[in-house]
Order: sequence, then structure tokens, then C-alpha cells
Amino acid sequence: MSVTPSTTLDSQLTATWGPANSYPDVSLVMPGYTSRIWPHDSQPQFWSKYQVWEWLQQVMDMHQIDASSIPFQNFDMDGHQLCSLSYQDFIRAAGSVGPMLFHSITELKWNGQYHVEIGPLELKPDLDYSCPFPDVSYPPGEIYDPSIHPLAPDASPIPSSPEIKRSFSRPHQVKKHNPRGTHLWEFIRDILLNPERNPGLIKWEDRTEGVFRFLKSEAVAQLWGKKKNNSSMTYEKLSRAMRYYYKREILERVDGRRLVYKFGRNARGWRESEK
DNA sequence: TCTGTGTTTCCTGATT
DNA sequence: TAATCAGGAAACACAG
Repeated sequence: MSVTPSTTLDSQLTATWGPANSYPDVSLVMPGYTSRIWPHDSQPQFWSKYQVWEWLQQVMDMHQIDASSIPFQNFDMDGHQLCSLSYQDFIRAAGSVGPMLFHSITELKWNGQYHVEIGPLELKPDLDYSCPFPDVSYPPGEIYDPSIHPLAPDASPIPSSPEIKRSFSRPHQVKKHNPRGTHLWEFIRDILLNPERNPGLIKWEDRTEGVFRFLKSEAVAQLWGKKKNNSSMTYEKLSRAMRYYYKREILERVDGRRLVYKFGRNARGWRESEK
């Protein structure tokens, strides 16, 4: 997508992250926003792959779980395929987060099928689906491979076995420290990982090396500020936060190139093999 | 209340 | 000259 210079940020967002893609507002597709309302007439069966990813992103963000905790490539499917997954398929594909995702999609399916307005993504607030492990990242060798463990299309109804019920109701004890929801680097990563929805804000310079460049630095800063409810955010401030990532090796310096950053060894989920 | 984390804000100086 | 980069310092919000 090309964006003309006269195009405002809002209109860019509207055009790329908004109604054209069946969402009423950017806040609905950008993780962390408060108004997480999926359209009632949006049946997950008819979702595209990107809508599936957005749903994943939202559910993870809603529960403040690092989106890199699950291998997105395991959900490289459209809504129809997603809806055909069983409870066990979700566990295989997303590990400990699987039950939460299954619950969410089941609810959405029911909402879509029967138009029961019980609230979008209405997950029980007293349930803690936080990842039970300090950092459930998936090393390349451990990434779930659908070709090895094909996902059976035998959709299960609401879990009924005692074991499954337990996994729905038992709060996990270990919480991941992520007080502010999505981190800045994850926000950047997520823009990069949605090329169809990225309105020319950031682009990959070297996809395999994790090198990327800001095309509209101030627009990205505004978007970040909007997400954090901070209207005074600027690229100056955003870049300061980015530079703090050098020390933590989430980002690596790219010398001599303006607006260019590179994901470091501690950044997860940006590689094509671990999406 | 204290502490740690992850920014946010402001600043100075250097570089492009 | 403006934009950006680099990094120090302090403040802030939040969760545990």
C-alpha cells in the first residue's frame, strides 16, 4: 500500500488497520487498546489468516502474555481451519495458552452462530491464563510442526473431561512480568509482521537478519503514543526507549544508518521460522 | 511501603 | 540547519 504525503495518520490507519478490513477502529487491531470489541457479526469461520493472527494477538495482549510465547506459524490458517481445531489441537499448537485460545474461539463461534450478545472475548476475569513458565518461547527445534503432528479437524465441543475442566478453571501461579502489556519492541515487531496492514510505517531492510527501517518515524511514534494513551509521544522519545534495548540485546546497533534498527538475540517472534 | 521493570521525559553533544 | 543518534539522569506507572 502506498500512502500519499497528504494522507493523515488516522486516515492511513483507517485505510489499513480499520474498517476496510472489517474493523471499526485501529484500536481494535492494535494490541493493548481498551476497546477490544470484535464485531458481533464477525464470525471466526470467515476470518482471513491475518484476522486469525489479530485475534491471537488480541487474546494474548488481553491477558498480558508475551505474544512471542506462542509460535504464530502454528496458526498459519484461516478462520475456517481455526474453527475446526479441537481442544487438544490448541494445546498442541500453543501449549499452556491453548486452553485460553480454545475458550476464546469457542465463545466467538457461539456468538457468531447464535448472535448471543454476551460480550466479545468475554473471558472470565478471575481466570488467569498467564503462561505458567517464566518464558515459554519456542526454540526452533521445538516449534510445533503441523506436518509432523497434523492438526485433526475434529472440532471438540466445550471441554468436558475433568482434566480439561481443571485446565480451564485452575489459575496458573507463575505470572510473567509485563506490567504494561505489549512492549515497544513487540509493538514494532507486530507492525513488521503484518505487511498487509503496515501502512508504510516500517519496513524490513533485511528480513533474515532482522534489520528494519522506520519509514514514517513520527507516525510510528504517534501510533505508539496512541496505544499508550500518550499524545505527546515523539520519535525522539520512542527512539530513546529503543536505545535502551541495546543493553538488553533486544536490539542491536546498526552503525551509520539512520532510522535503522536490528533485532537482537533476546528479541523473539520476528523470525519467519518462529512467527 | 519498597523494589524492580519498562518506559517517558529532558537534556547535552555528536553526527549526518 | 534540521533531523537523528547516543546516552546520562531523573521521574513515572505499575505489579509483585
